[in-house]
Amino acid sequence: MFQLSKKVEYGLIVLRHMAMKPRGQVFTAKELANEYEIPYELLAKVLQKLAKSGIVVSMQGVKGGYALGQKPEAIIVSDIIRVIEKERPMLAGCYVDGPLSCSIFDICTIRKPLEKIQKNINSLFDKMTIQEIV
Amino acid sequence: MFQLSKKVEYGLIVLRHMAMKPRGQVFTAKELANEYEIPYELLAKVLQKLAKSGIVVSMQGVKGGYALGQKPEAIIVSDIIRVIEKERPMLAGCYVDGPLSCSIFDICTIRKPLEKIQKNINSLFDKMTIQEIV
DNA sequence: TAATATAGGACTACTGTAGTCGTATTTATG
DNA sequence: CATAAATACGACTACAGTAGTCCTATATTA
Repeated sequence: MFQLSKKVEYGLIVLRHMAMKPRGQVFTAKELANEYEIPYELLAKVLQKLAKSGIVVSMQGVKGGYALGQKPEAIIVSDIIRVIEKERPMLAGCYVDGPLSCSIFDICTIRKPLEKIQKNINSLFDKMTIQEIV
Repeated sequence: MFQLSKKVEYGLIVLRHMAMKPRGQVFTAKELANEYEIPYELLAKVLQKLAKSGIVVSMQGVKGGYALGQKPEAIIVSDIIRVIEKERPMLAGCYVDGPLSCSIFDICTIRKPLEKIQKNINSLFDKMTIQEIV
């Protein structure tokens, strides 16, 4: 429980890889998947999501691939997670899906107190950039 | 993803409940389950785990039930989680189950950087006690 | 036109979680 | 001492989310 998904891990790994090479260099999903022994199709989808959000830029066709879309120090870990998972890492389901998602929302006594921890966690992911995992 | 389990939520809710009442007061799993609309059998198991670890004390038989085993300010949230889930909240599976649990452990480049965030999260849960969610 | 790359939807398999059920044991009390 | 009410606990089921696969379409270079 309480773990980042494999998709997020794969995303972080390849973004870091790109960040370590000269700016603008292009990588194919295939070579990245080989390098890190990541299932190709899965990584491809991750890269497509990162591309849609501009974290990487994609080029189709022969000689295509992906390159970083921003400077490593501008790529925030919490953005990466949100792009890949469509949500921040949340301690409780009700933080994500609201009152209707929890049968005891009204009488829950721990939602507010846990928000303190939630905020702190948010700030950890907000502060870390790809630059810092190079 | 990245959420505390319902069991942990239920555990926190009832421990807080107990902490708000006079020291030594005894509560049955049934009344706690009713009060917070928690499935009785599930809550019972949570309480049994908390009892085994001494966070609560249990008394069998008629007029039995559970009472807090320690002062609210001595009951640490991270201990509650560990007792109920048998592990801390971990960002990555390999932090829990070691190298053999991850096919790319050796070539993973993000394990160490993420440990910084992991440590910060640990400390958040280590610092919060039941006293603070009353 | 062929080869190579991204784009993306549909599908399967697996795992973990939430919740249920059944039964044994303990203990207060009439 | 019998009964009722409580904890103790293992086995089981149902469901949801994740990881991973497959297939086809589209773009681009040579």
